[in-house]
Amino acid sequence: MGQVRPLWPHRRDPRLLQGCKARRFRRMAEIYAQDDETDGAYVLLSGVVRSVRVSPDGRRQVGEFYHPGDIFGVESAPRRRFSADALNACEALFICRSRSEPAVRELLEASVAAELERTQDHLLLLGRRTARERVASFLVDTARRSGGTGELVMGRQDIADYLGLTIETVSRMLTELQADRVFEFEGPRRFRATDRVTWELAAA
Amino acid sequence: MGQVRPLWPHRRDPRLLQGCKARRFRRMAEIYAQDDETDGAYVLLSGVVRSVRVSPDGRRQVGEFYHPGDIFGVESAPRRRFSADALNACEALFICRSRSEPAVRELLEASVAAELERTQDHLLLLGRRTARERVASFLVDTARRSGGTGELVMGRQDIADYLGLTIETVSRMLTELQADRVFEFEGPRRFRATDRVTWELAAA
DNA sequence: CGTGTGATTGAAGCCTTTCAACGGCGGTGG
DNA sequence: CCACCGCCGTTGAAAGGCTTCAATCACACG
Repeated sequence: MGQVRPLWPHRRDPRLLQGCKARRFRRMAEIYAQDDETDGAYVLLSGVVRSVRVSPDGRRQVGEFYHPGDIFGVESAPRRRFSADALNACEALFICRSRSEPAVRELLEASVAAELERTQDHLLLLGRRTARERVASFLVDTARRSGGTGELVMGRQDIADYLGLTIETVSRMLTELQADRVFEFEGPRRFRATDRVTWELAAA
Repeated sequence: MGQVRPLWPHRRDPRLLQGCKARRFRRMAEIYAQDDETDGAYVLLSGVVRSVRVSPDGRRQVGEFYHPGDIFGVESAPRRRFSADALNACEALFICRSRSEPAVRELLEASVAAELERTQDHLLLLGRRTARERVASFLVDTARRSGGTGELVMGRQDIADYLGLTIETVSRMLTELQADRVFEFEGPRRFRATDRVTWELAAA
């Protein structure tokens, strides 16, 4: 599920994002809030960012977890539909909305397309997969996108709100997958996939 | 949930899509298949189109139902991630992928952004709402997007695969909403919302 | 060493699914 | 014209999976 992360265009051509200011955020800092004015997008250089949406009645949905190299905050609406927070210390390049160089616009367009594809994949996950499958593919996806560090920067509640489950179910599935030796854990936030993961996600 | 349909740019400026060929499809005709080469997008003029994705293990997810005025089939990947079928007799303008006029590209970009927003809304629906809420907001959304005709062109299975439910649950929720006078039905495919729908979707 | 937060575990309940049967309607063919 | 058949939708009963409510555990921090 999901596809390989696009190459980092700003790494291949450093001139591309010249003039973009690097911003630094502390752990738990809010990068922008829901309903804020959409002022631009970010290229995440380090750290992990989570985007969140809360519906009027309080139901919470985590939109995505962003890892270094990802672009987040590209929105066409004038106001933010999601908020974004730094899960740990983060550094990100800010791309002002007004920038109109063709190369920059292409970069942003590509990232919207990538976000759409990820979201569509997520749709299938939420609509048609069991709790166990959701948690398993979340772990695999996280391992891949985080560069294989195997660290869960986000808490159980965030995972639950990302997968459309409760915190308890996430916890249960984690211990179950661990008991079945699909993943191995060192403490609640460090994991490694075993070779059984292939079987586990055969259907995906 | 969802936002107002964007105005029809091609209606406001007929020259914009000059040279686009109109294509006609019969009821149940396949417009394109999953994994087909992505050759372009469509502006739906009449009829209703459904996009579908089937995972390797056979689980089915309806991506969206498109109504007249909607643009569908905009994908940046070289191959189609969803298939598209005409639910009834349809007419659509084909926008070839190679067209590069700024106005056309802007139109397509805007439609990707709109699709992303719809998909994100759908995510919250699938992740955090009950069966009853899903069916209710589906009906409201369909009424709005279909121009208030109140006709369900799609069958129960399609609705179920769109909402991440089973066909039986959809049916049960429909009769329940009908019993509670939130919607009134004339036959299984024609409905009208009553004033109680406001209460029903107060949380959304 | 107490406290507080995050994670896990247990038990009960509820919502959705599953499996099965029935009903309505339209098309087809005798 | 009507009987038959197949599809679609509805309904029922039982099972199951996830949630809810509650208690316990682990660990970092003051």
